[in-house]
Amino acid sequence: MRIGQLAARTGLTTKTIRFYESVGVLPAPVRCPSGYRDYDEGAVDRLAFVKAAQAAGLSLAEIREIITVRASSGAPCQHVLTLLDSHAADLDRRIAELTALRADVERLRSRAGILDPATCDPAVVCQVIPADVVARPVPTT
Amino acid sequence: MRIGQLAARTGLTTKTIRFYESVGVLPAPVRCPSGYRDYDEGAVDRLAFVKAAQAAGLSLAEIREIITVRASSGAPCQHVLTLLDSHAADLDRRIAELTALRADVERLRSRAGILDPATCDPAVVCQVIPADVVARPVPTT
DNA sequence: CTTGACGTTCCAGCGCAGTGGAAGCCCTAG
DNA sequence: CTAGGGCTTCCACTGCGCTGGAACGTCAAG
Repeated sequence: MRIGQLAARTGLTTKTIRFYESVGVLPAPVRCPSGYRDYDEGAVDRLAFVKAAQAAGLSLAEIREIITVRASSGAPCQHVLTLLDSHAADLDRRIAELTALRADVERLRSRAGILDPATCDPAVVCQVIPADVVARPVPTT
Repeated sequence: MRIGQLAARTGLTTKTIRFYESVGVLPAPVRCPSGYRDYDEGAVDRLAFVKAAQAAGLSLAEIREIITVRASSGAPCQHVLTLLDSHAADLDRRIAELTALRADVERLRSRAGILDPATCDPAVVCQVIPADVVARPVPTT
């Protein structure tokens, strides 16, 4: 199967497929005499895995890691579990950050109702955002 | 005051201060005969505003916007409120995405306990991450 | 024979908020 | 006089996951 068909079957673009090969999450296929890439069914499975792993929040680098482990030392289950755990912890942290930020924004929003535009000093740009906002580290967006 | 002292007083680096000037969130100060930047107290207030606005989740582009509005048409309160509202909505969306993702990861994690490593087929790389994971759009990290 | 759809390579850029480094000036103390 | 610390400019690079385009090769249909 050529790259266009693989793209059609997986819902990816040919660009993305070549990119995946370049970053090592899709093995380089054999080539036709013309130089065209010639994929087998395994490529479809592989790309399905990549998509699933992405949907689980893994980066391409982590996915490549998993694939490498699989290729060199068998089932990467333990490695994958560790990754999932650290991602869960990551998500918890980010959810907490964003929730706190959400509360801050809400506080500013509701405080804004009390403010008198006349008291707004150009030097501070806008009193809706007071300089004494807690110096919360800018969250890992 | 020279840039180093401004940096010391605001907790930023001189690099960052010059960068802020280049993206338009800090006005270019007058220069000493030597060519050195010479800041007044207003710069401290301005940087405090930038930090506060960042802590509220605004991007430098949005902060520049606010500053421009302030300079050209007076108090930007309404604009700022609109921004805060859209950010709050944004945060809600992202929190929901991450929470859903967190649940997915948890589901994979707990399902993994039931799996028998022996049934793990190299073609699918790792059965802990099944291809039928909901094709959730990769969240706006 | 030509057209058009496909394929190939490589290089560049997006957005975001800086950071790093090189090459050179300014100023003061020793 | 020289060393140093601070300042100037400019350009490149980081991470991440692609995406766009140029310039070219390949193949089947008309």
